[in-house]
Amino acid sequence: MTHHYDLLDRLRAQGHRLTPQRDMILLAVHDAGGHVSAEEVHQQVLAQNPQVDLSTVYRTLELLMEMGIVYRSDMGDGTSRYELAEEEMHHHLVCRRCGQVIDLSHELLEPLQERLLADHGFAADLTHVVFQGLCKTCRP
Amino acid sequence: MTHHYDLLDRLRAQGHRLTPQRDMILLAVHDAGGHVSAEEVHQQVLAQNPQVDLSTVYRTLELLMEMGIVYRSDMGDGTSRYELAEEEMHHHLVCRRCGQVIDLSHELLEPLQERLLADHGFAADLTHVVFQGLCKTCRP
DNA sequence: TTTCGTGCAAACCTTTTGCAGAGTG
DNA sequence: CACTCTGCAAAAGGTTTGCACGAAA
Repeated sequence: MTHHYDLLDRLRAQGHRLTPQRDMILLAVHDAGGHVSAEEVHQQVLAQNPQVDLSTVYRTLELLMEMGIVYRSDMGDGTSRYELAEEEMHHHLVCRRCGQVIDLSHELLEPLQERLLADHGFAADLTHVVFQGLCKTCRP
Repeated sequence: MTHHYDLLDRLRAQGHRLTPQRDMILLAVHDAGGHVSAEEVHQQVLAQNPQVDLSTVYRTLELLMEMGIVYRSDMGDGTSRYELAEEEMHHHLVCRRCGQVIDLSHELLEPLQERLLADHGFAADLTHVVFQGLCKTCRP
């Protein structure tokens, strides 16, 4: 697993400044280990420095997205979720009733990806796919 | 194709009142044929009756969702889209470069749907799936 | 007549933006 | 020192809610 220091180096390498806020925000996303909201990242950061503003979190997450360091996925609950791009590619099943999020290995989508390519010549971006539905316990 | 009158009957059958607003809103969703925003429904309704409020549109769409008459899907652009639940399933491949839209048969998604159910007990709503990617001609 | 539904206005929630001052390179 | 980044406050969407009036059954 990559340390977040290495990622911070990529910031500097691309001419961006390395600030304590960016350090804390990236570390928070790193430690969270998947699908965190901007608000959750903010709470995590506030524990260290109560001055950091939510807008800084948003601006930093956007920068990290542009650099390909984090992904954003929409879970359909009105808030965006962020996670490190370097983590193993996986997808999400979101229960529309209880909101539970189930991680899905990429392996299950590979046959589909191949058929889209074979049948339609279409290279689908199956990076972080989200499927809505009903989980085992919420299903009638 | 079901007429929206039949759907209005279901409203009454479940003890809800049949108002002109609900009639117009359901008809607007019916005629739109998929992927309409609340705002678009509202505009459509305003053409007939300029008094109808956006909140009425939201409240009605929520009611129709609870009754299973419409689906809501989050297209990731910050607005929810609504469509009649009864419409035929049609999936789309959208090229992120040229914008071309390729129709996708549901058949291709069925194996995936079955595996999600078998492996995770998850009943995915694969009603109107949209995959982003690169089409044959835009692919390097 | 009794309830439910509507219009209006305001609140809410997440995300974005303008700006002046602080901090990085 | 020059320029970026930050905190603050306010704005900007989309969506929800409280309330009193109006309409459906």
